[in-house]
Amino acid sequence: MKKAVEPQAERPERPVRAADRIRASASELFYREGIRAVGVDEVVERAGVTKPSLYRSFASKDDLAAAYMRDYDLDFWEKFENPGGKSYSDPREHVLAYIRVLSTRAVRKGYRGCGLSNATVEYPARDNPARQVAEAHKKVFRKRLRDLAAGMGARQPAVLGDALLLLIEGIYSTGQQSEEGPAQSALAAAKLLIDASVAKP
Amino acid sequence: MKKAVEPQAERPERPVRAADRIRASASELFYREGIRAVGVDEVVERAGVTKPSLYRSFASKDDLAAAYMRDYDLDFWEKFENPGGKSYSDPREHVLAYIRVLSTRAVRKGYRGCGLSNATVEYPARDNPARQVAEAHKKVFRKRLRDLAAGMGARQPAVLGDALLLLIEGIYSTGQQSEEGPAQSALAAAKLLIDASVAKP
DNA sequence: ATCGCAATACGTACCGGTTAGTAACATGAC
DNA sequence: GTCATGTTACTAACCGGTACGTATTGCGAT
Repeated sequence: MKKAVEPQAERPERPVRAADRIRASASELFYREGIRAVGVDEVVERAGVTKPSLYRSFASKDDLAAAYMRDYDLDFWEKFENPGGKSYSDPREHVLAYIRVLSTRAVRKGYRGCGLSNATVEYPARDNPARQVAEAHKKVFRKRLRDLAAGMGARQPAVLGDALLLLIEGIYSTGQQSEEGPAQSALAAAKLLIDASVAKP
Repeated sequence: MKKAVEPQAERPERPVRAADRIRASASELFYREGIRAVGVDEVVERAGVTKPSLYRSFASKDDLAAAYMRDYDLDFWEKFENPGGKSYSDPREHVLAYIRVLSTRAVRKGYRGCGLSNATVEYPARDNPARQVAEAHKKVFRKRLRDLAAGMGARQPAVLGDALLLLIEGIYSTGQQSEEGPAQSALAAAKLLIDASVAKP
């Protein structure tokens, strides 16, 4: 049968590489339960593949964790640059929109914060592959916030950028400590912070 | 030789209970490397005792972790209520002093953030004994900050308290992600936040 | 004082399960 | 045939936890 009988729409009838299924399953499990808490057996079981398939695509569990970090990083930037699916030209509105969306998520039940920040907690050793990806990400994120702060016309863009970063990391952290946490005040705090940093008649 | 040859001072030749040595060694190791990363063998080895001694005083590793959380909680409140060894009557100066001391520590090399926050990252399950101690602590901490914010005369004490909490948790988090991180701007951010939140006639 | 004895406090040696990782081979699609 | 994958089986290390034996101490009875 060369002419496949696809009912509708050209569906490539998913080969869906084992490596991709593993990445997906690892991302879900590592994020929800933590990297150390999840064994490779659990990852492959949920992916519906077998262990050798994992080790054909990834040198080690650490290597898989690093891949998870890279996937998370990609995902993050999409969420950050287009908060709520919209794009923003005004830096103030941009940051506030991200914080609005984020803090809404953060007060919901099973919220688990930022996967990258969590990984640095799980792996204090600087030479850990996953941590290295996370550290690199945070460096870029910090710069991005400083640039946005500069775009807002802040007197001290570095201070405002850092302040916003601290606030955001605070949301990540407290969001997973309890529901109904301080994240609900984050948006108001951010506005206060920004307004106090820009104006000055 | 009945009259022991004590060189000087009546030393009770302290027994130093095994349980105490275990608590101390667990606190150090759990904080520095994370709870999951440290095995009970490592804990007892560093304490100079043996495993059964651990399990005579603690029902399980989880139980030991909970004890570590309680010890950490005690330590925390001493540091928070007397930042830099001094006591404060003015709530604004009090909070700012804590943030000053904290952010100084947070930009140093091996900083590992808040042991309680870290534990909630390592143990997402609500029924984990260590996490429960951490959650209870954070609830109290949040209330304390709201009370201090009220003492500062904030228009919305809940918002200012939460904002300060987010900032502080942000320091914990970013402090362990990199040296020279955003924590260095925390003090300035806190001042901005407080000043923007108190009376404005 | 000293004997007897039990409570206290600790160590030796071990167990069973889990973990990351691998080797060797089979199978099905193109 | 070759490529990606599954199957099975294995390992070596590690991990939390325990059964059991032992030294030291405190103390009442003699």
